[in-house]
Amino acid sequence: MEIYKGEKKWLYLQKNSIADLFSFPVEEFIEVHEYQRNDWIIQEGMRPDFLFYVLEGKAKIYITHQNGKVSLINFINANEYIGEMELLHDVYYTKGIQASTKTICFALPIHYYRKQLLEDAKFLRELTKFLSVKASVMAAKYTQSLAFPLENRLAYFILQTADEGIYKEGHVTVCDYLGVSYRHLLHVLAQFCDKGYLQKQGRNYQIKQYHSLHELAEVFKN
Amino acid sequence: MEIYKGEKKWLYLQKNSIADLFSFPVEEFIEVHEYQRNDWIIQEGMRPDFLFYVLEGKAKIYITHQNGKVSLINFINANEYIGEMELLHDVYYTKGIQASTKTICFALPIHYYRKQLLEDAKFLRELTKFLSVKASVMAAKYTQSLAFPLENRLAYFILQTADEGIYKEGHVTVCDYLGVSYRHLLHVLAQFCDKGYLQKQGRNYQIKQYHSLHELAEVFKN
DNA sequence: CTCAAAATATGAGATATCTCATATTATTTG
DNA sequence: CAAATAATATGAGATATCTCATATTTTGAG
Repeated sequence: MEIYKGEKKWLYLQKNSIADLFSFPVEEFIEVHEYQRNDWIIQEGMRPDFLFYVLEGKAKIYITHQNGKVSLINFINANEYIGEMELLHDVYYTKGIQASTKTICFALPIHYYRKQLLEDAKFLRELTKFLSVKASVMAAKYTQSLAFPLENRLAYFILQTADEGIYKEGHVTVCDYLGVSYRHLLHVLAQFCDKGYLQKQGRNYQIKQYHSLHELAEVFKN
Repeated sequence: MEIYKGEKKWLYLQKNSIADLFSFPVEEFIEVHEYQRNDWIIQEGMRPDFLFYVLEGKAKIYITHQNGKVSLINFINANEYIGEMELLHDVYYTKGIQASTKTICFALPIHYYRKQLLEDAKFLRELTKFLSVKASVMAAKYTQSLAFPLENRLAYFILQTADEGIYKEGHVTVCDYLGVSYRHLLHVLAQFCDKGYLQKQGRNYQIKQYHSLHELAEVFKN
């Protein structure tokens, strides 16, 4: 992890107008952090000292269950918050956050700014919108995971993440994300190939029948 | 649905200090609504005109999927908001909300108060806390539903809802809530009886071995 | 009070998903 | 660069869960 200083820091403070996020000055103690792929931004179970706001990059929220299973709860992208739960609640089980690409974020020391943040309507309004989307997305994922088999959820995921017709996500991550075993994921991928929806290319898969995948994914329309 | 007027309305406005919820006067247009068990407070797909704040009672959030399956997303209890998604977002697929006991709530016409609400730090702070808990609960339910079989989730649910050692929830509601088929729910309940954890009493079940249920539910500790 | 609708109940067979075992191939790190 | 670690891959058998069929009982509306 690198903390930007001087020139480099001011560059980010200017480029991303913090005036849209907070209505009080935060320049004094705000930091700009850079994390590399696979760095842990927050370790599971360890309360963070900062409220983060992601400027660039992509990260993953993980939780480990008592049976050892690991769930990838969701991805975090630019313009999203990290550590807001700890800002709002004194008692909270902290999830692990891992950068999945190089990730740059604002880091506000909670210690200094907590009180002001909780009285700032501009900040609260943004956070409220962020949280409402988060709650709504989680609710959708929850009910969909119970209502539809992997076939449908995987088709949707493939369409979402494929790049120029090529699906190339790592299986392990996808298992954690879709909440199924490695074995089963490979099984359904193999079915998709058998049916001609996909064609394997090394360790990637090329989409051959968009319409079939769309048909499977369609059940999530809302 | 009944809208309280005069005396009855003022009673509720006094008893539940709205001054804790909003920092501007809402007396003029706020209403107090009473819904009976099974009344729909909001119909699925129909944008509501009000932001609700539940004072008494209990309600259920439902969504219907394209395959006809119905999910009971969660319960709503006193001191929670309903319709906040529609307040925050112009475009949103509205879930159905059904009272499961007599339910009394404040109803603020969004049309009149939207702008003020979104600038009121007190209101936003409360809503933020509510939404953060909601997001967090949904995330937990999501990952738990994928990581553990019904056995564990049902044990937890029974312990949560049993009243003086007697579990008496309707099966249909529980299926929608836990996201399993009616058949499977009955199957696992029968297993619990076979193992001596529960004993059937008419259509209720008496808890016979708390420790066994606790053991199953323990995996959700956090 | 009556009838229709909803909820409860149970069986049998199908399918989705998991566990475990084992090999091979990448990737990371000292 | 080598060894350790993580990711990919596949088979076989177990289990969790679903679908459908059907019967009985309870509940709600008129």
